[in-house]
Amino acid sequence: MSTVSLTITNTLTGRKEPFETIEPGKVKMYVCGPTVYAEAHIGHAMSAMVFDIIRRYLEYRGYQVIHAQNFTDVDDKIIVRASELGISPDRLAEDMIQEWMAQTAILNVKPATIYPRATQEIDTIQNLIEKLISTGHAYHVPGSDVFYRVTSFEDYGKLSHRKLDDMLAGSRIYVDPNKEHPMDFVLWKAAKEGEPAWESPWGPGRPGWHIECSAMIQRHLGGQIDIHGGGSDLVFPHHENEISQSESINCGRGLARYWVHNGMLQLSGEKMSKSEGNFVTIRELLDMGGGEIFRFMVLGSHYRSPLAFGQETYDAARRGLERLIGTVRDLDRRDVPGERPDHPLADEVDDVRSRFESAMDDDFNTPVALAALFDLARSINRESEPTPAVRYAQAALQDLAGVLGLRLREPEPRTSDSGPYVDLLVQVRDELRAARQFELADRIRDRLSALGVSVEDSSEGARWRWNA
RNA sequence: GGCGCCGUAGCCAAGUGGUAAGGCAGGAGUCUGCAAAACUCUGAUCGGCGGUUCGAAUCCGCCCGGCGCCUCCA
Repeated sequence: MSTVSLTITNTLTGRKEPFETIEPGKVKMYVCGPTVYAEAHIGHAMSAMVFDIIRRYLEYRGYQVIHAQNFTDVDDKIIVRASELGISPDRLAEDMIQEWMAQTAILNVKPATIYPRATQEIDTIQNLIEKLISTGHAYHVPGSDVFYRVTSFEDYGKLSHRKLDDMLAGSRIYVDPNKEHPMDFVLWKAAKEGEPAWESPWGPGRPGWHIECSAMIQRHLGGQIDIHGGGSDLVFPHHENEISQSESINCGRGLARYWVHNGMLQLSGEKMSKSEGNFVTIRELLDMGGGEIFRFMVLGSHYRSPLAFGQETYDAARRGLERLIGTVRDLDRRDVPGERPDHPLADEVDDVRSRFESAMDDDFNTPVALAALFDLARSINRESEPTPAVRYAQAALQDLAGVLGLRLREPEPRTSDSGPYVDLLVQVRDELRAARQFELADRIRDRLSALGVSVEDSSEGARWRWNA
C-alpha cells in the first residue's frame, strides 16, 4: 500500500481528518442521487461531478472504489408530476433515469458500481421498519403512517450539529397531529386511492424518503461504509434521519465514517433548485457544448464552497480550458517516449505531479491541483519544438487532467461532415498566402471565423479548429 | 428566532500565524504579411473597528454585508 496522507473534511466532526478505510485498499462510497420527477439541472450535475472527481482520485491513489448512487423513484412529486403528464409514475421515473444515465455519461461521470432504486428495496425497507418498531424507535399510527421516534435516539442532531429543542423554535408551519413529536418523520406512508402502493403490515403504502438510503446501504454495501456523500442541502434532515434509522438498530456503529457534502450551485445569488424554478438544465448546458467547461468551473473552486454559475464565469472557464486543450492539441500518444527523458521538463513533471497530489490529498483541493497543471502547461508552451521531452510532459498533463475527469479534447464540430470542406478552404488559403494574396486570404479567414472556425497560421501551414 | 458557512486584485479563486498560488479580463512587448495562438513583463496587504502576538488574510471580540439549513431539494 502506498503511504497516502489523504485528508477529508468530515461533516460529522466538522474537521479535516486523515482518511482511513474500513478495509485496506477498498472504499465503499454511497452518494445520494436525484429524485427523478423532472429534468435534472446542473446543480445535480455538479454534485455528480464532485463525487466523480473524488472517486477518480481515490482510484488514482490505488483504492478499489465501490460507488453506489441511488435513484429515488417513488415519491409525492413523482406522483403529482406523472399525473400532470398523464403517464404512470413508473414511466416518468424510468424516463428520467434513462436521461440521467445518458447525460452523466456525456459529462464524463464514471458510471457508479451500482444504481439502487427505492422501488427495488421494498423488502429491505419493510424489514428495517419492522425492526425499528419492535425496538421502540418507530410507531405506527393506525389509519395513518409509520413514524420514526426522534426522541428515541439520543444522538439525533449529531450530524447537523443541532439540538432537538433548538429546532422547534422557528420551525414548521404545519405539524401532522399524528406525530408524537414534531420532528418525527415518516418511514412508511399510507397510500391514497390510485397511488402506487406495496402491501405491508401497516397497510398499503410506500416508503418515506429517508429509509430507502438506510436500506440500500445495508443491503448493497453491508453495514458501515467509508464515505457517504451528497449535497449540503441533504445534511438536514435527510442524512441526519438516515443516521438515526440505521444507527438506532445497529448498536451504535457509525453508518458512515466520512460524511462529505458539496456546496450548492447558485444562480444569480441564490441556490439553484427545482422547486424555486431558478435553474439551468443539464440539457441546456450540453446544448451549449458546455459539459467539460462546466467541469472546469466545478474544479475551479473547492467542492465544499458554493459555486456561482453565470455567463462571465462560464466564459472565463471556457478560455482557461481552451488553454489547457491547446497545450496538448497536437499530442499523439504514439510519440510519447516510454522512458522518462533526462530533461528539465521531466523534472518539472515530477514537481507538478507532486504538487497535484499534495493538493488533492488535502481534502481534494482541485483549484490548487489545477494551478499546478497550468504551470506545467506554461512550461510546455515555452518549448518551441515537439521534442520527446515535450511529448512526455504533454502526456503527463493529459493524464493528470484525466484524474480530474477532463478529457482535454477539441470541441466536437456541430456539423460533423463539413470538416473536409474546411480543410480544402484552409489549404487554398495557404496557397494564397504563399502567393502573398493576403487580402483574399484574410477574407477567407474572416468568413470562416464567422462560421465558428478559428484559423491559426504557422510556419508549418495553417491549422483550424471549431470554436467552443 | 436557532445552527452553520462566507466576504482575498475588474471578475473567479487558493492560502488558517512569518511579509499574498492559479485562471479570466486589461496594459506593454516578442513572434506574425496582418491576425490568432504561444511566450515575456505588468496589478491586491486580504469587508470595517478593536484585541492577542516579535509577527495575522490566517487567532479572539464587536460591527457591516452575503449565503445555506431549520419544509421537498444534489
